[in-house]
Amino acid sequence: MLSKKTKYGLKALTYLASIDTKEPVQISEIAKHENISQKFLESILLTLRRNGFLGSKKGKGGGYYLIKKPEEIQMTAVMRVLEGPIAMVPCVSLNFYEKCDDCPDENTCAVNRLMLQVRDGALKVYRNNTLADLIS
Amino acid sequence: MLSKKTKYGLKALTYLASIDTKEPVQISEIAKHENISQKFLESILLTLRRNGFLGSKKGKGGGYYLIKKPEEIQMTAVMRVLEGPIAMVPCVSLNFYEKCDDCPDENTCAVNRLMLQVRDGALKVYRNNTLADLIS
DNA sequence: TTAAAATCTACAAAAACGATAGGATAAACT
DNA sequence: AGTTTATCCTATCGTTTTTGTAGATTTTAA
Repeated sequence: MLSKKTKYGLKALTYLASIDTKEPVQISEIAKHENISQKFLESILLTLRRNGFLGSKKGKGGGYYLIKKPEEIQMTAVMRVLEGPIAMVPCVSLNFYEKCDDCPDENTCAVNRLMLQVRDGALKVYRNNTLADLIS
Repeated sequence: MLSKKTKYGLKALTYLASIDTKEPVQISEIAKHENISQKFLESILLTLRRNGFLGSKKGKGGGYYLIKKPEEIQMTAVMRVLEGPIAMVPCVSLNFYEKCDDCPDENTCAVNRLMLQVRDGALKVYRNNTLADLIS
């Protein structure tokens, strides 16, 4: 199940992308427009900023804005930051690999084999979509 | 993230499939061979039986056995029983559809659009794999 | 009748999730 | 300078989900 954090983060990003201006947009505006708890959205936008997707400006007239162009923001990167690993098990993860402690051999593991295919399917989709593709 | 329930369930199914005999296999044997907590595995096998994947026999010499042939057990069915919906959001789920309460319009929702593709990718994999494919 | 096995119910610890509270900090405007 | 506006930061908290555990019950074979 997709976490609300990811869902809200994606919605916030697409909202920012759908606005032409590079002017900062306030959290309250995004929260209201997308029906998101403002305080919760705060922390999400913060992690998006810390991970290089958003810039921010404090004080009056402040807010958040996209740093890159929507066409340059890949879903793989967004999903990894918001949702974590794309793979459903760590033993098939590219960026978060971990060996299963209960599994003696990955090469003969049925779960590994199946989840490898699922991961490839998801990767294909995420690599094929940028933020720009989600708003058109 | 794949739940341990699903992971263990898949391992149990593949273990049963890898054994030629139609004789019942004890929970303890499966648990030991796959490094799974026996009590936890009990409840998993129970749900697999209640959903038509396994048969069981009580008493001495009892245990669990596959009801169908491995080639006839599709991963879509297994995943839906163990893990739940294949879709990451209910609004793109085929078998567990639910409308998002916060989203005014699915047709213009970025999350919907993206997760629809992810669901299709996962479905493609699950439909293309039976239990037999996981053990070969 | 005894032992072995699944079945069932209930509960419990731990982790993750979805927020909320309240102050700190910075910028703009008066 | 001071006030307002907005992000930034840390901590906390209630609920749900996950991951089991405990113990009694039922069924079957020998």
